Amino acid sequence: MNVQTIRDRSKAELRALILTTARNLFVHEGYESFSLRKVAHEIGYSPAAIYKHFSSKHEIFESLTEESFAALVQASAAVTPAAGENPVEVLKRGMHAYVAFGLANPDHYRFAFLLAVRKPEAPYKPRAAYIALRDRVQRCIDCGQFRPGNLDLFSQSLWSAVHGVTSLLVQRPEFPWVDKDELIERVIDSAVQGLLTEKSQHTNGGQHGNSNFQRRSKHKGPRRKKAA
Amino acid sequence: MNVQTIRDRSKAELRALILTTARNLFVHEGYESFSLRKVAHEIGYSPAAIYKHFSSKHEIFESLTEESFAALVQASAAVTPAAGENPVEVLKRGMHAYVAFGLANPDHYRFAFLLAVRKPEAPYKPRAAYIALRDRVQRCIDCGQFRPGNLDLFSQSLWSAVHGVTSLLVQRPEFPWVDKDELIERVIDSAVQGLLTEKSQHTNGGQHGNSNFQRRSKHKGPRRKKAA
Amino acid sequence: MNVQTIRDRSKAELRALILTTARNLFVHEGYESFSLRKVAHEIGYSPAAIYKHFSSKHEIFESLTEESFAALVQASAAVTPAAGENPVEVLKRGMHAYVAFGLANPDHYRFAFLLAVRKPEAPYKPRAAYIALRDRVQRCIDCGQFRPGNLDLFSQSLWSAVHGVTSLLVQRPEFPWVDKDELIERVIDSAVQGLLTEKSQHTNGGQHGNSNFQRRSKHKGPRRKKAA
Amino acid sequence: MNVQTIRDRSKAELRALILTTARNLFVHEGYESFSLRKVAHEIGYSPAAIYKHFSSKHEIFESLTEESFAALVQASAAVTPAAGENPVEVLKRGMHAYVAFGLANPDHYRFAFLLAVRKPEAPYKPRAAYIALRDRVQRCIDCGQFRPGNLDLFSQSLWSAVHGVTSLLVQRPEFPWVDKDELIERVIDSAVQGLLTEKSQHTNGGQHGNSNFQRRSKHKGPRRKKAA
DNA sequence: TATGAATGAGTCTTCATTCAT
DNA sequence: GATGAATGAAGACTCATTCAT
Repeated sequence: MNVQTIRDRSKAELRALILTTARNLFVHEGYESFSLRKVAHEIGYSPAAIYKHFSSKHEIFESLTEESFAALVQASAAVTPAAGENPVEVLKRGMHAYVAFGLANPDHYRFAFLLAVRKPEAPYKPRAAYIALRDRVQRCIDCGQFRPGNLDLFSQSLWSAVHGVTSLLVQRPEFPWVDKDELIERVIDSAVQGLLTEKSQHTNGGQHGNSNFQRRSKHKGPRRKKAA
Repeated sequence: MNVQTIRDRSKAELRALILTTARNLFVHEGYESFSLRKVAHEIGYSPAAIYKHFSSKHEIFESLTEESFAALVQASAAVTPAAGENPVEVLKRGMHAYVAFGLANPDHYRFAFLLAVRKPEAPYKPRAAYIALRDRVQRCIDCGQFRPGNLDLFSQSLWSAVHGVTSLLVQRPEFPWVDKDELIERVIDSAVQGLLTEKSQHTNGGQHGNSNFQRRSKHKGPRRKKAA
Repeated sequence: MNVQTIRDRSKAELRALILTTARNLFVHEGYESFSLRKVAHEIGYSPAAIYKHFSSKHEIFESLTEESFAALVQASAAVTPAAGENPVEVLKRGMHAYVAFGLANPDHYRFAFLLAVRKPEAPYKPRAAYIALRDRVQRCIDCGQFRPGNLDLFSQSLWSAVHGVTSLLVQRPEFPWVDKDELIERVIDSAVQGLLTEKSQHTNGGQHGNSNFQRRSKHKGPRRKKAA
Repeated sequence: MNVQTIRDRSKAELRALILTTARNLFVHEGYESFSLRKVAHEIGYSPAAIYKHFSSKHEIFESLTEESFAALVQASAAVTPAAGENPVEVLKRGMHAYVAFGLANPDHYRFAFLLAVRKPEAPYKPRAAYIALRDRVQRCIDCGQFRPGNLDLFSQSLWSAVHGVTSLLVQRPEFPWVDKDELIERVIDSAVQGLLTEKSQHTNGGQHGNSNFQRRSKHKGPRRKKAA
């Protein structure tokens, strides 16, 4: 925006600036407003200057998608189990982190899952985001709290749940949602509980009230505030 | 495409043809390919001809969105309970119908939920699609199979589940999904089961195997074929 | 405007309606707004209907110009000398009538003199409007009140005067003009007085105050009101 | 026209070329022919090239009008009184300069006074052209050669006269005019003479033959040639 | 008589991209 | 490393006009 102050950057900084500006235009002014000229104008460079950093408009778009996936994956992976922590708890924490990231970075989420135009020949990217989840599901099966069953079936059902609530909240902010944290918790609890052995349901199940996670959320406000 | 054969249609047919062609272009070639000129060329008319039927590009887009919502709502509402049918079963059938519609009409689903450019001032449309679901949830609470609780919280958690699995499957067809029907069933079962009273879990619970719905789906192939 | 009431006219009436509407659009919404489609829409007919009455857009334009010239000529010619009236007075009355017509019918005046795109091959039209003036000048020379001299030189100088004040007032209504009637009178008096013999100046001269015309205008308001 | 020769100009030259070409099209082929595409084609550039110099069609139009007014004002103001010159003579010379400019630059005159689409909100431009005239009239009143009277009434009556003859000659070149210089002189003399005191009429009056201006014009041909 | 459907040409304008400087 | 100039292609949209009905 402030043209003069923006100049004099290192190459990498300019590249990042282009991406940020492009993302903003894309997300806040719609698909049609995403033009190289506008990006260039916004950052105070000539349109031609952009070609020093990206070879085409398409490449910018791809970089944006990639960046968004990377951010999502990183947020998901950032959840690390405490020593001796219940694997089901770890899993749930990861799922919450996933949703929280989507809500906190709706632009990233949109790019990663909603905007991307699928070109069949394009390499499949979302897998990395899915892998972290799958690993945690594996541990839940290994320790006997999840019923034995198809690992991918379980993982994908959980992914469906978190993606569903995230994308609805991101994509339809004007809908009269109930309290977002309650909703997210309900969705995750149901999805996870459905995979537990009968026995585990009494120690981890959502509505039965004795999961650490649920208890925590009842007593601590901060997270709710953040996500709202 | 076959220009000469396509001509000679009634006004209504041409209008429908325009919409269909536009939807195709929009969904399969991306936002940028949705131009009046391309639509016109595709159907063998001059660009100006389109203005006999729609007053602007925007109007076409709106018609498409509206049409898609209408179709989705209708598909959802089409599930009618058999005499004496278990409300939970009815609910699940509705959820399956929702997902099935999305998979069978991915373009409609994309228009209704994924593409839509949100204009804050636009009237909120998806609500109708949500209402049918909510009514059925109400009945499940009324008959005592669902725990008592926030009606909208329950409904929205179920909507999240079906939307999640639908949109992932629609939006990421190239991902190595497990069997789609199993996945859908798993997602729906978990989401519903999480709302049941403890007692009901033994008669309606997904993995415990005695729900009518599950049995049906195990024995009858057609639906699976349709959704695949 | 009121489509239904406008229909059901005779052919001549419709033709006139087209012209009136076209003139209005032309003058009040600018050159660019003069399109057959808008005219058609305005009068509640289809664009094609206009071709039953005019063979082209150009023909409408020509008809408008012709009509305007005819009206101007008629207004000019309508001034008839009273028995024994001073020819100079008649001349002045004619000049006033000319200006008054222009101010009362600015659209006509614009069409007749300002808008018309000159096509060299077009027959010259304004001459008729000039002839009436010229005849009256001839009489002023004949009776000895005008100096002897080039009839056309005199006539054209008078025409210049009335055209000048008319077109400025019509074309620049927002300019801070002095009282319009005073201005018109000043212009006409000067132009006429410049052609009088020295002797006549004392009986007809504007500022010397004894012309019938000036006296009339001092005592009667209506004309001023009309022209203002 | 000669595409290759026209290229290789400086930015300012190209801008001027665009304006000139646009003015020509506008004036000689009518309002409708004034399109960016035609201008571009005429000068051998692509339509898009014009947007380097003007941001819209409207801006070109405004530049043209402004340029024309500026030229007219400048031509008018260029008349400077010789030491001790009779103010009435100065005034008349100014009026002649005004008309001469109009005849020598009919396109400018058309733009300044005939074409201009009046937008009520637009700032009023012609005033500057009027001010020079008004100042000179003031001097004629001050030195007692003009009767005392309304300064603006006098000035506007003179403006009407020069505008009248200029616009008729410019707008109707095909009319069988008498000798243009004689006509112009007749118009100006009459208009000025009408404002003189009785006494001054014998030294400044047009037809009485002893004004410097008139004498000059009788003996010197060049100006006549130029204006014809 | 009037019109609905259609079109081809043309409107302004924006864009991604190139290339000499 | 950046840009100014330029362009070809395409965008949405309007228009005058035709013609079968």
